[in-house]
Amino acid sequence: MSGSRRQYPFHIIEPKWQQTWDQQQAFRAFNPNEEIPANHPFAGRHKVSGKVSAAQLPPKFYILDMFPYPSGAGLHVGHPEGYTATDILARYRRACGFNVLHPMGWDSFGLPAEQYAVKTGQHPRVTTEANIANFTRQIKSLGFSYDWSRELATTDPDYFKWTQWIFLKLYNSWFNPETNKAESIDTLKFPADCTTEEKKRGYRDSKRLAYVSEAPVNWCPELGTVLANEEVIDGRSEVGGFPVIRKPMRQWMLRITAYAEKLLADLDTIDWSDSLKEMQRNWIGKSEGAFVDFQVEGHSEKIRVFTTRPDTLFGATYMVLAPEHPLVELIAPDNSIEWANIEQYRAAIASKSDLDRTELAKEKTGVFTGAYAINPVNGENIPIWIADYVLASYGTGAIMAVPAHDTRDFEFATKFNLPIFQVVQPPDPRTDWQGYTDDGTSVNSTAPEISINGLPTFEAKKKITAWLEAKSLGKKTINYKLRDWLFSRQRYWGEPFPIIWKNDAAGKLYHEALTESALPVLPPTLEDYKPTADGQPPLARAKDWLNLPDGSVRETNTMPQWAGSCWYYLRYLDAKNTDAFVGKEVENYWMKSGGGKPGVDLYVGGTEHAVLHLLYARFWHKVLFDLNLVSTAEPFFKLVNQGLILGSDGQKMSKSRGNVVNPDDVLVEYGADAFRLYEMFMGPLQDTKPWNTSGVAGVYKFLGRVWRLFVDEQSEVEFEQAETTTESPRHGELLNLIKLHAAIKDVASTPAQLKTLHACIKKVTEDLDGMRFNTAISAMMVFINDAMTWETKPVSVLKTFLQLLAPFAPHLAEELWAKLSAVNSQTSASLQYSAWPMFDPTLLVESEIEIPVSLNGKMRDVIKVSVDADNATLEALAKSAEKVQPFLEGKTIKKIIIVPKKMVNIVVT
RNA sequence: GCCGGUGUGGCGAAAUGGCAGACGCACGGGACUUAAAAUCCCGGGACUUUAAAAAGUCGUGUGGGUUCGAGUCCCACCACCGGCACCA
Repeated sequence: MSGSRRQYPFHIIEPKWQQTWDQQQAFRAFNPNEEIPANHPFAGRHKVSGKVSAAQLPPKFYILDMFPYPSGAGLHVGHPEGYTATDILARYRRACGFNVLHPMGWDSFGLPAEQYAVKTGQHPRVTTEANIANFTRQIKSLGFSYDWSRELATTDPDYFKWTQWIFLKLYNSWFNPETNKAESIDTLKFPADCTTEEKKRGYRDSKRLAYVSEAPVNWCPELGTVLANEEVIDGRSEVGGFPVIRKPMRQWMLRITAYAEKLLADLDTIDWSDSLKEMQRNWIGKSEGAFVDFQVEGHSEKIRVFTTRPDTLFGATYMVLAPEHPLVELIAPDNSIEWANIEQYRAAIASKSDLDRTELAKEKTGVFTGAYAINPVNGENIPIWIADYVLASYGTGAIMAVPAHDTRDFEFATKFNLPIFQVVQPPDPRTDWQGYTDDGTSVNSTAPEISINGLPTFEAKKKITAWLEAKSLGKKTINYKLRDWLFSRQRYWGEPFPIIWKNDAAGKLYHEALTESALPVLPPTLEDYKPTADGQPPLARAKDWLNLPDGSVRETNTMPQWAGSCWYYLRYLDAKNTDAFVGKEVENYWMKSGGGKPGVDLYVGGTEHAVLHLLYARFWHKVLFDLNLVSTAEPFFKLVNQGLILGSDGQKMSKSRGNVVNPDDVLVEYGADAFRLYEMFMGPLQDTKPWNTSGVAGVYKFLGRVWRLFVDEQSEVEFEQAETTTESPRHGELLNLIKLHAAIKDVASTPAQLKTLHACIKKVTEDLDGMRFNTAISAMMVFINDAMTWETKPVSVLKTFLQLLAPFAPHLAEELWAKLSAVNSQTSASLQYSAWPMFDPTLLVESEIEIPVSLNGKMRDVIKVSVDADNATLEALAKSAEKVQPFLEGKTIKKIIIVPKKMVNIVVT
């Protein structure tokens, strides 16, 4: 404390109620057919007890926080921002009569614990458990109403057993394009040429949703592991910012691309912010266009390109292949000067990291291959180049270059003196056609067999695509930026794959899944957590674990951190289930029942997961949905991103800036209720906003005013004296010394008091529905400012006010509620399960209102009128208003606009 | 470069197209106090006129527009934040 007196004894009140809630298990959410104790407040509120079916339970409401990675640094003021918002809503929904599911857990696999293990040899589990204990203490001290009986950690074998189980489902499924969904691999029909077991295996393995690939991957030497595309930002690792290079490696992939269309289309069915949906749309990156095949001059080979502008085919003056394109070797003339150039260029590209490539992106580079292709529309020979501005991984890895109407091709053609030929006329003739990339009208696009001259771009595309299809030269197609998900990591602290490797009769290596009964596959105990000397993942060090008696060898990669977070929201539903990842009836109740929204009703977390976690989780959910393992197509119906909290200097909080605020320090000085209130009072949840400690003092003072409204000052002084002479374990009892304020009486309330109260109920209720926490709090401040002036304070009014306050400042509200109960028997025993108050609109109606009068839109005076005054009365009063008169002199009234109950505007010349 | 978002007092922020700045912080004044802290009450957009009461002018990033009336709607621009970035 900074020497000043406490506003109220939160240091005793808060632990007292946290303990009480804990003992009562007050926030247990009950599953269908789960035993509900008759003495639980939920049973009292809903008149149910014992084992109750889903139909007899109240409607569900699932409010979810993104579970944290329990870092060694502990909680940060950014974490509780979202947690406070969801807790307020959970408490509010509980009061509204919902069966609220509000769980918390730990995304506990992760790099820091492993790096610490590499350095010190301490098992990551030890570090992880200590961090979880600290996070738990911090989160519990904030009084959140989580159902802790559902707590889970992704590192717990009882949990990751099912993560591995879901991986097996992916492994044992394929995406059937005919049914447009994932199915068991057993339904896969083999083509006629799959005659041997080996061929069948190869075909099956090429169709699985989890498959092995040898493609070049993002290798981060510093982290000693590969990374998914999404984890690489500007050629550096998202975690740590280390350089990433391309390296061919054998890796596990998940076929998320099969779901590209569903992931895109179903965004329209969920209630997420536009910006977030847009980020996902951009990431999926759908584009419609066509494949076109170009014959290579003097070869049997064809080059297939993808283009979104088939209408510009007549303007293709050269072609570009990605440097890694497999056709390069085949088409380049042997022993030519060109081949030397190609090899040199390829070597230069390969030695560059992705970072270098992006940094050097300004200047176009490339070399001529010496080969030519034939433009299928007009039979012209065009040179084939290679250049790194064409990406091997997008489309077909080859393009037709139309320099007149593509910015990149234009730059390249300008640099290398390649011809630039106009085929699109911009709508405005003054616009320069060179480098014009928008729609227009086709020109110079005529050949004996086909002409699109004069057609607008849209029509031209349609006509030429139809022609290409008819001639088997091309095909309408859709391309996505989305790539398959690189799913393996060369780490210790992650879920091991339930996969083993064997040799077939010919000595060829193949993989096989373990059976469900082999789960969970536990990671082995290690002395050293580093990768092996020959670059194998750390798991390869455990020889006993690695080699199985039958000669097969375990997979040594582990799953990425995203695996555990892909389905944790489902495990919460049925966290203790040992027979299934989630029980069917339970899943159906929480995800799909009754009047609720499909899926999680509200999911709150940071924007940093906009593409990674949220895309991956949606993908897994859709696979589980196709396999009839869950009952909704989408996991998260409504999603809200909380804004970033900055330091008081307006900068991002960071250790190096020294502007980090530790919630523990704030709690010691102001208490959890004030902390929660401030987090919400700062501004709209979604906004980025700076922390300001004197703002905490402001809401703390408000809670002090609430306290002083209720309690007798003299008795509080006695309490404080007793506190100094009593052992701290008995401090809870001392609270009984504090008496209610003498002005609080069990009497009827005045109309004015009721109006103040009901205005507050209305505002708080509507604001909670709209998640406008800051204005809800200001409404309660308005109530208190008014109530402070009342000579007599009716119990019933104060009681209702406490119900409004309870979601925001639950400890203080409980304590005062308990005190009120002593004088008013109607106050029910449990504030947390009391019914949310309804407001009565008739109480809010004013008999006389003030209406502004303006002249030519400028406010001049205010008139007092009866609420039902007719227009004639309003007009007369407005014209005769004192401050309006001077402005009317010498003017003619042209028009009078009257908006009943709102305003009067007089228009004069 | 492209996409999305945000610009309102000294600060955090409020305002279904209808009295801009609710509520809070900080600040100033008063009451209580020997004094301070705490608390309670009052006042604060800027400018001009006025001894004062009061009145007027201007004011929501900039410039236009729609409207009786614009912080709010439309067009153009500027600044900042977030995302994507050679995606054919």
